[in-house]
Amino acid sequence: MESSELRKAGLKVTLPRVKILDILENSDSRHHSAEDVYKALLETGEDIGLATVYRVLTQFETAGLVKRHHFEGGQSVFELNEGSHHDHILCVKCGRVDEFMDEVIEKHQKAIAAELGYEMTDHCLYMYGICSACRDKP
Amino acid sequence: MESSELRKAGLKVTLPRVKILDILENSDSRHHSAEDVYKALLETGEDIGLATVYRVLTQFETAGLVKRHHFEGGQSVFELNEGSHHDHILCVKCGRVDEFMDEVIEKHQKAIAAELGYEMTDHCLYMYGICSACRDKP
DNA sequence: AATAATAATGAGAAGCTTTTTCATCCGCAG
DNA sequence: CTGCGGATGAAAAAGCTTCTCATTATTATT
Repeated sequence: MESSELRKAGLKVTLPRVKILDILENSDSRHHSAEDVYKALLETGEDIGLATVYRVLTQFETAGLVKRHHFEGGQSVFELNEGSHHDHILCVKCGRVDEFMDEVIEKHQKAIAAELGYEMTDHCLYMYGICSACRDKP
Repeated sequence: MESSELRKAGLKVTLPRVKILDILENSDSRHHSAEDVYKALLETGEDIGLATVYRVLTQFETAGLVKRHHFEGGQSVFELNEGSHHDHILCVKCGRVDEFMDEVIEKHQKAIAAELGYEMTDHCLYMYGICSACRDKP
């Protein structure tokens, strides 16, 4: 139930927050721009403003419910934070996104950060390419 | 000499392009936002518009003279493309940027892309943290 | 249940970064 | 030197995101 997750995160249970969390949880794609979420809300007949969508997504991010990504293209992309870290590879033709995790890469990253004197707070690895489906068609 | 680099890149040798390339090459920091470049131009007394700075930087990117990065914070950051790939670690307090390269990470990335069926076109790894200098002060 | 205090929302304006438009200007080939 | 085509500057426009503020909804408390 969405309301308990919201309460756990210290957020009041309001209709916009419940609906937005619902879209993030019950949607085939895991990665959404604010615009995507806004359009999805309109489709379900909810009259929620774009400003509220941004506000709520930012609150979710602060509360740790959601992760924000900065893929190429300028706009932020949001994804439910299911706890486990992973990285992303994106198709530059169709926008497909795949996720992966590699222990060796993670370990090397930690070592490099330490070596350079940084206390790491976050890290992300983005790969861009052409997926097999797009390579098959002209 | 800047003019020959520009000609080699198929670009006309104009004052704005020469000046901007000069700033990118002869500056203590390697990473510049468009705004940074614009301000640096103003300081040297050049009256070059911000629109031109963006235009020129984009042309440089297309010509392969420059790499564009999307660090957190919204604005694009440009860096001379000296040929060799490297990744970045940034201090979230002071903005310091360090560069590094790790063969093992690179190799694993290639392998993962292939495994997932992608023909890789680009990849970038950003780490964020607090540098040692910032950790020493409150 | 009703109430009061407080926080959340919607609509539009505003803020930033980046791109586009268009009249003018400049680099370069002839 | 001259003329063409590309390049430039200024301002407007475009895209994404945040802010403002009056209104509304939520929650803890009667």
